[in-house]
Amino acid sequence: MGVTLKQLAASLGLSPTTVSRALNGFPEVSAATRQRGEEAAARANYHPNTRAKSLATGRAQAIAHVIPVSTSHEIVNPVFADFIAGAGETYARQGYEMVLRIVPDDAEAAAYRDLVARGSVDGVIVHGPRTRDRRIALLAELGIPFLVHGRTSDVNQPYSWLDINNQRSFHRATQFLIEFGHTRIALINGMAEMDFATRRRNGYLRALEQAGLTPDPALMRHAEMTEPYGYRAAQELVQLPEPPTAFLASSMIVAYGIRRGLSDMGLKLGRDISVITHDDELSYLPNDGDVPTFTATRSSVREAGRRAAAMLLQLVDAPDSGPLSALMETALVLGASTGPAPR
Amino acid sequence: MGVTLKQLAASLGLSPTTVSRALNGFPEVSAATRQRGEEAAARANYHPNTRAKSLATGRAQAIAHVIPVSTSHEIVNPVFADFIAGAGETYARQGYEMVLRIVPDDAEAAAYRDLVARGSVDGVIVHGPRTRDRRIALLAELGIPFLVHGRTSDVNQPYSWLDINNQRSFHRATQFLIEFGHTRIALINGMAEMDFATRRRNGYLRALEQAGLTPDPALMRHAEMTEPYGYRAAQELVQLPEPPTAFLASSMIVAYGIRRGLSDMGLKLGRDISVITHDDELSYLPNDGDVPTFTATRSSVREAGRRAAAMLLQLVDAPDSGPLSALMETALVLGASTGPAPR
DNA sequence: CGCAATCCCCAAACCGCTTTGGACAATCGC
DNA sequence: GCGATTGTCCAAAGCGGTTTGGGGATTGCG
Repeated sequence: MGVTLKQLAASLGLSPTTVSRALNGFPEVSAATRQRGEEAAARANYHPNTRAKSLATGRAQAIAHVIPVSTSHEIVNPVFADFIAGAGETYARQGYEMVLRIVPDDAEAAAYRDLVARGSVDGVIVHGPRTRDRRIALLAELGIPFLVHGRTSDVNQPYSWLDINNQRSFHRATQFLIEFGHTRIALINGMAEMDFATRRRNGYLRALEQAGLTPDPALMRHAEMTEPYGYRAAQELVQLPEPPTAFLASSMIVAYGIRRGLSDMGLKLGRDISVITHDDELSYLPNDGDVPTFTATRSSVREAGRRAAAMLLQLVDAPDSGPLSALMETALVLGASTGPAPR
Repeated sequence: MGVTLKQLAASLGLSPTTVSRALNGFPEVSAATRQRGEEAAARANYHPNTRAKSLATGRAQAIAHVIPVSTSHEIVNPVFADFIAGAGETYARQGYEMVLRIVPDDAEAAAYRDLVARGSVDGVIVHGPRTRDRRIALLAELGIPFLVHGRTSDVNQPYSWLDINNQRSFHRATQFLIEFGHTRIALINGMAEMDFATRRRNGYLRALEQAGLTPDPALMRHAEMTEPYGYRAAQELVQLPEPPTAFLASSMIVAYGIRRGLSDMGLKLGRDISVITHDDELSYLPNDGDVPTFTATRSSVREAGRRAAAMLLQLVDAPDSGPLSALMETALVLGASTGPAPR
């Protein structure tokens, strides 16, 4: 256990009040006393007990990240790791703690209520929003500052969020493929109930429509984003009577699967068939270099984590600074996986 | 903010003492009062304030996971996500909170000292141990219960850990390849300073030695486990004058890279060249099915998380239950990526 | 019926910090 | 020179729980 304020004060012949003020930069202590206090604190490796401090101040100095795990799929989305690393940087800088809750989706409401009732955190970040997500209404009702990583579509009340421009990204990517002469473009998307998947599909559909192309339901898939999912999708679609000449993938992992599926069929990316993927810039799946392997809609999810955390902390400091939102644009980076449609 | 104990007690016309006891199962309250208390608590959604409770009891009811991020590489190991999901299950069941710290490796010592001095947690889980890891000595000195996910090699004091049998896994995998006639086997390992990498290499070397084969330094690589790393390693090694006929990969991500590198060279896995990888059973990189794509040394890192958390909690409850350790064996599962050495 | 034991319950102290409301000197203004 | 500021410091009251040390009302027993 560490030194307590009382002990530290006693060792200096001062009252806890004075030492507390000295360390917290209040004006009513003399410069000499302040310095003495600071030196003693450093020497004793004194750090105020978090729980006592936050009990006294009413602020937990902690933010919760609630990560839903679908009870049916049990898949932990790998982008969380990088997002959280980004958020962690911000918290560290501002003296906040990060608490993590992994909750099965049938226990989410209870988890939020519990978190708020216990007062364990000052704010929460909501991960993996669905198209219709009841968590926003719940959190608003509970009256705790929160920020959504992503958005949801059917909520009428305002809320704070940070998202990438999914619709525009996929709209541009689709347009790009169309300009290359592709007319049959497959969309290998995330689970249908996820909000990002909906927006991406909308962007894709709109680009097709604007080009006068009719979308083919057989070319659109929704599922959890695993490597084998991409593999199977590629293999099956390529064997259609009228196969696609290009693929749009919702994540690098899926893109890997697609590439494997295609190359197993003897198709070469960028020549026989084109692939564009969304790239979250996960640190262990880099897609850079002079010519990235994949043409991609790129946006750093780690940077998103940093910014989301900063926004939430501002919200915690000043809840009336109102709903905050940030829409990050993605870059469409050209890689080796796209080319003109073969004829 | 939630209801306080005082308010709840007042609403029942009882003292806080009595209600506290009723809810915590102490014997000195009548059955009727206890029930009244419990019902009222449920109705009011009362949850004791975490900070107040732990201040009073001296227990934080929280565990920290400290995740080192190398300042030079900035890579967040993706296995953390699944490990943490497993640990989270255990914590949820036992009423513990999980706090996460992402720390640059030059700030680790400070992070641990801070954590302990503030008394924010009852125990910590150490991730990513290196071959020589000073953190073990530091934590022992700080006197906080801790458990290492993995092991370290140069520490003489006992400590608690949970690890997979890396050495035996790679020993068996290498043996298996040798029995298939492979004599030139490449090892595409993780970073040299990581303890798991050392152990895997040892297993590999011993198997070679036992078979009377001399290891070739040109066939052994160490680096951060990314996909492009596997890709480059495969491409370069295959072009050696005496190329390997088999690869041992330290993770699925690396194995994906290797496969891509090989198939770009026109080599087919399992026929022209063999690959065995370690498989952590990450949820989004499944390697199962009737015939898994990769022959692999398999062990669920999620299950490891569950068990590690349970062990640490036991250590927290009874610090004298002594250093605990668990060595999980891996399964060598046969997939489609291995076959007899071509001649 | 009287006294002790048993049941239930409560007041108050405490965990380690912050913060309010002074107290006491030294300094200032006139 | 004297009252009013100003500058420093401290005692005490919380924050929301748990826990110690009783205390009053029942019950049990002789």
